[in-house]
Amino acid sequence: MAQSAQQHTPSPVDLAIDQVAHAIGEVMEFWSFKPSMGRVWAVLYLSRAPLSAEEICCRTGLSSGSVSMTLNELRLWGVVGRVQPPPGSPGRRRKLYVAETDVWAMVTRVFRERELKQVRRTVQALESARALLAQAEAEHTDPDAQERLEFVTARVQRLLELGRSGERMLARLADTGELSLGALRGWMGRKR
Amino acid sequence: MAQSAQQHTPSPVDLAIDQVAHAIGEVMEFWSFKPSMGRVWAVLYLSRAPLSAEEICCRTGLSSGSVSMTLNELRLWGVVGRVQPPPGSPGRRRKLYVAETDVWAMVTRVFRERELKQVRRTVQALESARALLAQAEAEHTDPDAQERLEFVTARVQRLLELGRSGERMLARLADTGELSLGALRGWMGRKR
DNA sequence: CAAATCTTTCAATAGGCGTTGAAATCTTTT
DNA sequence: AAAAGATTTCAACGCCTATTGAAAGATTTG
Repeated sequence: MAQSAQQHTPSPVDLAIDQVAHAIGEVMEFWSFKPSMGRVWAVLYLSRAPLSAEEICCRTGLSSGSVSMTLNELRLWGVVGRVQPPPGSPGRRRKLYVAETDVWAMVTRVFRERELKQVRRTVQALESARALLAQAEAEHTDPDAQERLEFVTARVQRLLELGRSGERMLARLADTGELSLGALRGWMGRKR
Repeated sequence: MAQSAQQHTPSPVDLAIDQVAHAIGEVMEFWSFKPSMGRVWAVLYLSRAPLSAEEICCRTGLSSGSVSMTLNELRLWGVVGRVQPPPGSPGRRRKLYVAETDVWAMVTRVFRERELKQVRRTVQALESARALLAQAEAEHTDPDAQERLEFVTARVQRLLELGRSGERMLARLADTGELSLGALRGWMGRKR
């Protein structure tokens, strides 16, 4: 629970910060990141000066260990940076952190490195399944099984097309910032 | 483990179905749905004829209870439908299910009913925080605290704009199918 | 209306995952 | 180089949620 850096009673400002941190934490959770990542980033983003790990602890209420790991993760995503302690005040010797503010970069990076990977994995799985089916095509069985095989093949093919569409759309989104779901519009409208 | 409806040895087709079902299950999980939803939908989607709950059990390896709940959820999302048993073969008395295939409808619905709600919740939280700050503006304190308050207020304001942007973009995406992340491009480029 | 079949409900379980906290490691200061 | 300070690591914990399985509830058939 964010306390005033100085002392006891949480000032309205600290309360507000806490609220925002929680909200951002939930957003991050919704996007399948850890809530703590959102909290830490928010606290940094709402701080005028860079913060040390310890200060982040206090303000977020997270453990020191958690803050350390979370900061590293955030840095990995390019969402938080380290800064030199100002040479003017050399007193303390802690590492200081600041929030990156380029949302565009953050979003595209997530799309590229996470969503896109996920789609590719899926497409691969579908391709592997299709390969299995193609192989089965050779073995002749009763005509009913044959029909079933054809049906399943056709539908897997459809899923594959969908997956590839998604892949293209995501890639485009990540580097042009434009997205058109048009490809989905008529998709699967027809009989099979 | 999907077994041939007839008997023992899993045919290649069944194997392929199983693979696809798993892949789709993972996709759904990635989108914060239950994996079982993806599995069940996939099995239905890859079946020529409507399936009964029991058949879905066998093919997905899920328990009957799970299948029942999952089917209801899928129906709630409009992704699976019930069909009448064909009057020609009145033999069995089970309910039969089919997969809906309109991906466009599914996707926009999720955007509208889930993502959009999430953004709105966040925006509200941010507004509430801003209200807190505005209220604090009245109480005059030392000039440093005053400056801090201004800084925090400005940044919360930014987050709010971002949230509202997202809200608009999502809404537009959900009903036109077009999305332009342009609003983010220059966002937060400047000093505060 | 009773019997058989199918479906739903729900308390209990299992498994995954984020967080903790203290020990270990690394860094700076004197 | 020793001491103090700061950071990282990691096994253990607790929470949350998806899934189970059996019992209760529907529905259809004889």
